[in-house]
Amino acid sequence: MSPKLDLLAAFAGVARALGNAHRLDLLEHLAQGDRSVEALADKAGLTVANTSQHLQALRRAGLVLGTRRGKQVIYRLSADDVLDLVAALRTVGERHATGVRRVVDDYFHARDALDAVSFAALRERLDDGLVTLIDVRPADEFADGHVPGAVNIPLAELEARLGDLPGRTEIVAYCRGPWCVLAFEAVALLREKGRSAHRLEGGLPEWRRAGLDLATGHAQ
Amino acid sequence: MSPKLDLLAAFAGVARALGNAHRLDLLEHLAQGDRSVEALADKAGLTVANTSQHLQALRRAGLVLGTRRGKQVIYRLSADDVLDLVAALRTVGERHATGVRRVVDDYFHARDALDAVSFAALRERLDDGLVTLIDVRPADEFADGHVPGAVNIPLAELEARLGDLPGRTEIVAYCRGPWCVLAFEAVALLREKGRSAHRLEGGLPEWRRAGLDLATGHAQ
DNA sequence: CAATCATTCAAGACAACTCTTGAATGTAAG
DNA sequence: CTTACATTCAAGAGTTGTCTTGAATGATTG
Repeated sequence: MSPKLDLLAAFAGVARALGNAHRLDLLEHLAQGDRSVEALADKAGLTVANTSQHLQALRRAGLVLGTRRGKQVIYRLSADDVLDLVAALRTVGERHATGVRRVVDDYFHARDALDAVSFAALRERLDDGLVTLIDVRPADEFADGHVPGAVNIPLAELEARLGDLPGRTEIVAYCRGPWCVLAFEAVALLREKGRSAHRLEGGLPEWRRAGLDLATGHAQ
Repeated sequence: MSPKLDLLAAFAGVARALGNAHRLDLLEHLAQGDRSVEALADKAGLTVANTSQHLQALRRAGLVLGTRRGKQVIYRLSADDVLDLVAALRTVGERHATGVRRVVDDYFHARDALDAVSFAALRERLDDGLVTLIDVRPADEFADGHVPGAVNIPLAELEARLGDLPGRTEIVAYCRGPWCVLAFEAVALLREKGRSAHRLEGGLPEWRRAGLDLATGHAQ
C-alpha cells in the first residue's frame, strides 16, 4: 500500500477504536480515574472478558495504557489529548440532528435541559453562595476527585436527600461529562420537585482538563 | 437500549465513519475545496461507485453535505469542526509509536523531516524574503485557494523546475495537510539536490482554519 | 423525447468486528 | 506448592463493513 494510505490507516485505526458505544463508555469511566478491569466491567455493565477485549482494542489504538499492580491490571488514559479527541467527536456529533438530538428529545423531553452553566459562571455564583453544587456520581468516583465545594449526592439517593439541600439556592448538578445521563436525570427530578436546577457544562474530566482545582476524599 | 448507550452509539457512529483510510483521504481532499463525486474518485484513486458509498457513509455521520448542481452532486465538509476532529485524531495517532512513527521511518527514512516550520515563523521569514514557499499540490487545488506568496510547483514537476527556484533562499513546502505525502517527498527531493528545505507545519486547510489570508487563481 | 452523463442503488463475495463460553496464564496468599 | 483470584486468550456464531459489478435514477442536451 502507499505510504499515504498507511498513515491514514493508522489514524483510521484510532477512529475505529472509538467506534463502539461501550468503548466510549469505558473511556468516560477511565476519565474519572484509573480503574481495574473488573471495576470497569462493573461500571459499564459488561462481562469481564468482554471488557478486557475492549480495553485491548483501546490499548492497541494507543488510547489507554494498562499496568499490572499485584494481581490486577490498572488501566488509565494514555494522555489528556484523548479527552480532547472525544470532546471533538462530541462537538461534531452534537451537530448531527438525526443522532444526538433525537435521543435527547426522546428520553428527556427537555430541550431546555440542554442549556448548561459554564465553569466560569459556576465559580462566580459558588463564591457568592448563590448556588448549591451537587456531584451526582457514585461515592467512589467522588472520592477519586471532585469539584471543590461540591456535595456528593449519588443520583440514586437524590430523592431521599432532597431535604439536605438548602431551600433557596439554585442547584447545579454535574457528573462524568457533558452528556452523562446522571446529571440530566438529576436536573429533571429536581425540576419536577419544584427546584431551580441546571446542568454544569462539563463533568469532572472537563473540569480537570481546564486546569481547575480538584478536591479528593469523602468530605461531605 | 439505555439512553446513555444511545447517545454514545451516535458518537461512535461518527467515529466509525472516520475509521477507514479512504474516507480520511476523501475528507482531506474535501478540505482543499468542494468537489464532485467523480473528481473525488479521481483524486482518491477509487471507482466512482465506491467513492459514492464512502461519501454516503460520511454524510450519514454528518461529516459532509452533498448538494446537487446540475447533473453533478457537489460534496463539502459540513463544518469547520470536522477539521478539528481530524486534527485531534492526528494528534492522538502521532503519539502511538507502532502506527505512525513506523510508517514515517520506513518510507521516508527521515526523522528530521518531521520538524516543520510554524505558520508564524513562515510569515516572518517570507516577509524578509528569506524563504521561497512552494505549494506542491496539483494546479487545480492551488487555483482553489493557496497561501499568499506561494509558488505552485506540483510535485511531479518539481525536479524539472528546480532551476526556477531562487538559489540562495531556504525552501518551505506545503500541500494538503500535516501528513500529506507530497510535501514530505518534495522536501526529500530538494535535500537530495542539496537545497535547504523544510515542510510547513500544516497544509492549506490548517492555514485557512487558523484564520489566515488566502489567495486564489492561477497566479504564478 | 431520445441520448448522454453523473450519481446512486442493489446484490454478492469476502473480511472484520462483537459477544459468549470455557480454558489458560500469571500473581498473591495460605 | 497448592489454592484462589484477576485477567487474558481462543474458538465459534452472528452481525456488520468493504469492494466489485451491473442496473436504475435524475438531470441536462440535442
